[in-house]
Amino acid sequence: MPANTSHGAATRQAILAAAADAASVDGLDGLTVGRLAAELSMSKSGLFAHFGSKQDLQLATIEEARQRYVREVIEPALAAGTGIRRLQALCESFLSYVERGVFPGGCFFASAMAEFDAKASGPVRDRIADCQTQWMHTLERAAGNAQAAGELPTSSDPQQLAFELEAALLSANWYYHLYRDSAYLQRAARAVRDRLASEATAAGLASLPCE
Amino acid sequence: MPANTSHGAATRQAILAAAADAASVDGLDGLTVGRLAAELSMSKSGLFAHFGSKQDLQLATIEEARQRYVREVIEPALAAGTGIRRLQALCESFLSYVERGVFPGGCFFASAMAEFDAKASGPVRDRIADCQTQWMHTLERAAGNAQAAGELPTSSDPQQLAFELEAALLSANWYYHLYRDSAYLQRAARAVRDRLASEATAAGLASLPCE
DNA sequence: TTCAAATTAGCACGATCGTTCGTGCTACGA
DNA sequence: TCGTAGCACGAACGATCGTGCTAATTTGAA
Repeated sequence: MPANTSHGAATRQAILAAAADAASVDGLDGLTVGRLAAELSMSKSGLFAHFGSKQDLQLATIEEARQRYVREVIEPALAAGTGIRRLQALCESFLSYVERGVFPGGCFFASAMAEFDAKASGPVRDRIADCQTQWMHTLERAAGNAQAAGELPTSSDPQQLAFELEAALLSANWYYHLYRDSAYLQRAARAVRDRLASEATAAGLASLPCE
Repeated sequence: MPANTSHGAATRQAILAAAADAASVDGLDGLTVGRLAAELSMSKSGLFAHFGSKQDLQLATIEEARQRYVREVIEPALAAGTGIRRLQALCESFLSYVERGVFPGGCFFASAMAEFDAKASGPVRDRIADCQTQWMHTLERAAGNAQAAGELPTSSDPQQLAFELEAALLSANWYYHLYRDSAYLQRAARAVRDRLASEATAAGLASLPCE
């Protein structure tokens, strides 16, 4: 088999990579089979044959994006420490992922959540909500562990803390792309640092990487 | 003129009201002339005649949404006080506007910003960015005035504070609609209160409406 | 009551949407 | 060598997209 000829699975993977990139810009509904095929220099029908329907393509695209997110955001942060350090690492990892342009249109799941949050329920919307829940739980678990380790006071509310951190991250994503200005990423980083520093116990402050 | 017969301007207004509602759910690109006409029981061409192009319809829809936003969010808050009270009133007014369902798909401008932030520049994207800038400046001005009044310390950064408050508001909008759970509106309200209380001077604390 | 202007409907267009179908190519097992 | 399976292609389907034209209707003023 010639080196430049990809067998089916590799083609499918190439399609999904391009689909995830495109969907981060134009949305999952903005994805069209025709444009995607043109971008990949293949026929509409040839591309479509890999998926039974557009909805299947959307679901497969979400799965591809999820794996990219785990690889680029979560795994590096989990390796960076535990407790409050991990919590901060998760936030910084997210901001780095936005800045690196892992998806050209900004965080895939931020875009997808905004696109589907008001729409009627369906397989695609449900899957997006699942992914968002998983990420939120990752933050909440890190906050809970930091609390159990005494780095956050018992009076802390891990869910509330996770919500506020995530809020800064999401907004950084929006404004960074809307104004094409990385100052908003730094604003979010500062918000995260200040928020963690103000909530941490003395033990937590000692664990926090100083700048 | 019969009461149920609207002359041109009223028809146009009815179209724009429906368009703004629809766009908050399906996005400004998801808006289609055909569906909008069907919803209003009029012909595609009859509706289309009010606007020279779809882009003009989108721009007019944005203007309609902007006026609704000013009426429902900004004006009530401006009437509620000055300084740090106004800053808090703006935040609470926004959360109330989301909860009241002023737009059925959540904040129109949040949806529009998410939809267009990664797209290529154009009249529609530019107009959305303008509106977002105006709102952000409203928050920043309120924070600056509170600082000038001694309710916030001179060490405060009004832009940073506005960014963090807006982040909580935006995220509340997303999660409220994604999970259909008003708990997220309360989380944001709490984040706003805590953030203002922790930053305010003694004079500011005295001005803050206690719960 | 009549007329001109404004407003809406009807119809058609080219393009593109998601989707289906039949065909040819290429590689591998018998 | 032949047959078979997997993969991609081109053509075409009906539906809907945005957008023009023209005809019919409605409206406000003379």
